Amino acid sequence: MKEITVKKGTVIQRKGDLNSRVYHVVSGLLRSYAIDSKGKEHIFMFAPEGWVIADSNPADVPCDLYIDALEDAVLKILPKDLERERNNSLAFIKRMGVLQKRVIMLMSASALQRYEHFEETYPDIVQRVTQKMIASYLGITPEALSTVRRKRSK
Amino acid sequence: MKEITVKKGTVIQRKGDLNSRVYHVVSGLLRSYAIDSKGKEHIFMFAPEGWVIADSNPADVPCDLYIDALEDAVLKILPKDLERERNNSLAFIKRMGVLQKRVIMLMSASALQRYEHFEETYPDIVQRVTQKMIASYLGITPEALSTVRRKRSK
DNA sequence: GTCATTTCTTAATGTAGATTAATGCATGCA
DNA sequence: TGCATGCATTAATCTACATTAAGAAATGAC
Repeated sequence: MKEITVKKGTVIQRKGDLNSRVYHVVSGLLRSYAIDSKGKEHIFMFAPEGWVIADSNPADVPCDLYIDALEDAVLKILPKDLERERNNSLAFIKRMGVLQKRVIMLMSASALQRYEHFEETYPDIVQRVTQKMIASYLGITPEALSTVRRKRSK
Repeated sequence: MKEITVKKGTVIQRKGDLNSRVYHVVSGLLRSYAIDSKGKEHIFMFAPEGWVIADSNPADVPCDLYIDALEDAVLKILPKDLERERNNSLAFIKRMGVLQKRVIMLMSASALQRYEHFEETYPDIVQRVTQKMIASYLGITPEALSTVRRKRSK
């Protein structure tokens, strides 16, 4: 199994890619994100140590997501057609659960509730990323997140 | 492999259940949905013929989703711990892709854009469910959907 | 067939969060 | 070390969608 090292800021997958892979994060921090028609970034998922990150489209469909490193990282790479290995790992099952909760939260919860759920889902990430990144993950602006945090701390 | 018939309206899985299963829809139409703290329903996913539907939490975590039949249906049941069978099916991979796009749309698209994406994702479902159901899937109220449709038809 | 219930639509009003703009702080780089 | 660029915060204004309310149409129960 291949293992690679990537520097902070390196983009390891782009929208439209077909040779997409599944990355197991050994150390460091990655994120996946989409860029909308107005050029705005929306963080889809964070992946710290022990998580897996990937575009979920079938192997013959171009990726929708970019993936890059928010910190220097060490990764194990799985080609995407190794579905068996990919799908049976505990990390993968965990990722599915996070994704499901994410949809539910986006549909039914306020910005404050989503922020608090984010803190539970990624307890060790909160201090490692900027407010801007967190806002992008929550689906709100940094300004709105700032307001949420101010109100909560009272 | 077990195969069962369910009548329209039957709830086959509830929030909190631990014996959750993966359902392959042979015929008919199912949906999964969450109920928030205010008692409001939010449709998570539809599953017409050929789709699979399930709660994505690990086997030892209680379900978040209800699943019921919107039409009389025939289902094949997989116990959830058969991860291999569950995860390698084409239907499962397709479902993952839909889920990913769903998060992206919820974060970056307007109600109109989400409605049009829904029509692409579920072309044959649009006529089979009520506006109320579609609104619930899109994360807006039926009133807002009505307005979106009126504006678009001009 | 008719009554009750739910669905769909329209319109008025309300609100969470977006946008814009301005200011003070970091951070990285020559 | 100084400068530039990006980040975080606050406040004023704007807007997409929620809420509420009411009536018309469709659906279902008996």
